[in-house]
Amino acid sequence: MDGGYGGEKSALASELAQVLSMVRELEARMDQDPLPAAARELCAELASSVDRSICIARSCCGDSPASGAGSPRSDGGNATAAQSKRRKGTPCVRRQLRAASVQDAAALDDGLSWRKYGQKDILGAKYPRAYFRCTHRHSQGCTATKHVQRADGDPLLHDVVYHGAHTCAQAAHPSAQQLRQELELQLQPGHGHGAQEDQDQDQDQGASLLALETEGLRAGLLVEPMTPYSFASAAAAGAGADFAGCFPLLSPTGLDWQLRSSHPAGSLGVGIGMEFETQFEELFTTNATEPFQWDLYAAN
DNA sequence: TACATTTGACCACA
DNA sequence: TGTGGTCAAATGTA
Repeated sequence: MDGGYGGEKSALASELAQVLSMVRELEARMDQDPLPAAARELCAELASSVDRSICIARSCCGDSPASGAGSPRSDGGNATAAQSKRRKGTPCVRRQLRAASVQDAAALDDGLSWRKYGQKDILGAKYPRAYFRCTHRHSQGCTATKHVQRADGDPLLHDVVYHGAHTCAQAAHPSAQQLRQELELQLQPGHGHGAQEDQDQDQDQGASLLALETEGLRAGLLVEPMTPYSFASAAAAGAGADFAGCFPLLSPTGLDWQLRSSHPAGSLGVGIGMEFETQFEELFTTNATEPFQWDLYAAN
């Protein structure tokens, strides 16, 4: 586990320093520019940088998705097979939600009305995946669906994948609106890593999103277009010289999250995509000897 | 009675 | 051909 990582650690430190710099810039922009566009753009860069950091750290620490505390599951290494089954042309947004308790697991409600239409045992996953669609699918032709699956390692952690945006009356709901905005943002050409390798195909927007995800899988780490969590406030981001040590993440679903880190040189927290959250959790919380310690937890 | 959930079967994709 | 996603009949519940 230890030793021989000088080069990678240096690269990791460099990447994380860049993250730090971006967060500081983000804070400055949030103070000056009321429009979220600039901040959003920076968030994408931030996610990209974090992604690279994770890749470096993983190669450094000897990544073994199925080893350790976690069992083979639909994320991590086995995610490639699972994710590749997604239907083409259907954009998706991923989230991970943690219930405060097992009893509250059923209350992972995003405020929208869903109807369960199926459940499936997923290869390598301990828990089945539940399939939901909008209650108003037939009455209003709303095609929004979501899949919910419990994480093997943490029964409180639920991986939620939203497909499509609500077009029904409840689309006016804040959660639905946010989801819609995220989908639209992700579907913008050039968003994320700019991978447009499948341009010769029927280049609809959903397909381009799929291309982004495929590229991430190829890199050995699921890199989905960032789910734009937002900082609770510029001040709360605490990205100045005195790191507060945690960032509140405002989930569009209404659940508040914080990603905390601790390090002798200071602490920081970042808003990262859902898959990144898992990566962080697995990577940093399972390597107690590493100088960084990360904790992702629900703030409410 | 209306609506939601369960579950086996079928379909699409890689 | 195996697996994930969806359908639809059966069943449960308020």
